Amino acid sequence: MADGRMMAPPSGESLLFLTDEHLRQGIEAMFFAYRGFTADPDRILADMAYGRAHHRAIHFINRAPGTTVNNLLNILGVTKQSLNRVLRTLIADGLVQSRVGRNDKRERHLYLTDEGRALEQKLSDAQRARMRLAFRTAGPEAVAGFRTVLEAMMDPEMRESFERLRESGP
Amino acid sequence: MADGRMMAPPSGESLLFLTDEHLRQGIEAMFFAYRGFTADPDRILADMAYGRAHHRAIHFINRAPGTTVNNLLNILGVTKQSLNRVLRTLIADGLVQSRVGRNDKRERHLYLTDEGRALEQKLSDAQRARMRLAFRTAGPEAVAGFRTVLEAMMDPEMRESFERLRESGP
DNA sequence: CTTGGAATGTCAACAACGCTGACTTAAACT
DNA sequence: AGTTTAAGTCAGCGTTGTTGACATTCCAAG
Repeated sequence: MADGRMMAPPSGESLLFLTDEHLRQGIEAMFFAYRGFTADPDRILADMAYGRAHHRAIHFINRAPGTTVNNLLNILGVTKQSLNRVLRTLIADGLVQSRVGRNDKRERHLYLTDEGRALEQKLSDAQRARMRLAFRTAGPEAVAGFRTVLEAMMDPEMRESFERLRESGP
Repeated sequence: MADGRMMAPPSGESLLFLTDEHLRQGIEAMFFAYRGFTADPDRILADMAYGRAHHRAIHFINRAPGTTVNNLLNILGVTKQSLNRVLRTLIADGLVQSRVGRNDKRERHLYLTDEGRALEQKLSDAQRARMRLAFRTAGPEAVAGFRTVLEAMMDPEMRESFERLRESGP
């Protein structure tokens, strides 16, 4: 089988973590772990009329209150039509509030309502619980490595978004 | 904001990697990294009539040739109707071969054809290239931590599937 | 040998959530 | 005044997930 073929000999220090076999295991680990990552919020959302896209919108509006639609578009990496469909239902259901910009009245600034914040809490509590258990099980050094590899895996623009959110954070 | 609140005081050794803020960063890192993880195969598949579901089926059939439909169902975690739609097109297009089981003739054993293997190569080459760069950038210790955290994040059944694939591997 | 259940496949209908393309409105910039 | 930008909308389409109902095939237990 193609995956079993040998790599070039490791030069100097061990590069065994770069064999096709290790890479394949990394790929499959990503696949299975992401399923777990989304499982808990998905279960909560299944009962409501919402899906993963609503979760993502709510998460990032909570993360950066007052963000514009355009900004959210860039973070989420979807088309405005796709995002708009989600935002429309969230605004209609009273979870998100859209305010016209003060300086630039073309812009809409997005905020969670109390109800929206409540759902965000519920969803992220569930997701954090799993992440917390995984982090606790794995230990600090593993967590640092986890973060390092994930950052290296991002597209450059996504890495910028990620770091912009980090900086504006705590 | 709720995410900024304090945790219980770290007891003894540092548990700072378990603050809500760290957990949130882990969650966002997962989100952005998974986008990168799927970006390259998605680009290749967009030109064809296939999507991510086809990629997953092809990947795991290549990984475990002769696997039954039921086994694949458990690994992928979708309904048989959903998988069947994907398999039907792959079989019709000559990428996958379905053989009736010898012992149990109800079962269908799945294999990639030469053409199927060619596509699998193309897709996993692209995905491995990104993983390889990320692994090389991050270094061996980070990769070990990455794997540890991802495994801890999986649902138990998924972890079993993951490890079963590991064992049958090299 | 018949029957119950398991594995598989298929049809229909539906929902979530991506996409493109075309178009409007309003505001801002030049 | 004319162009560009931000946002919203409508229509339509594709992939991928879901349920529910039903047929077929075949193993295995009574």
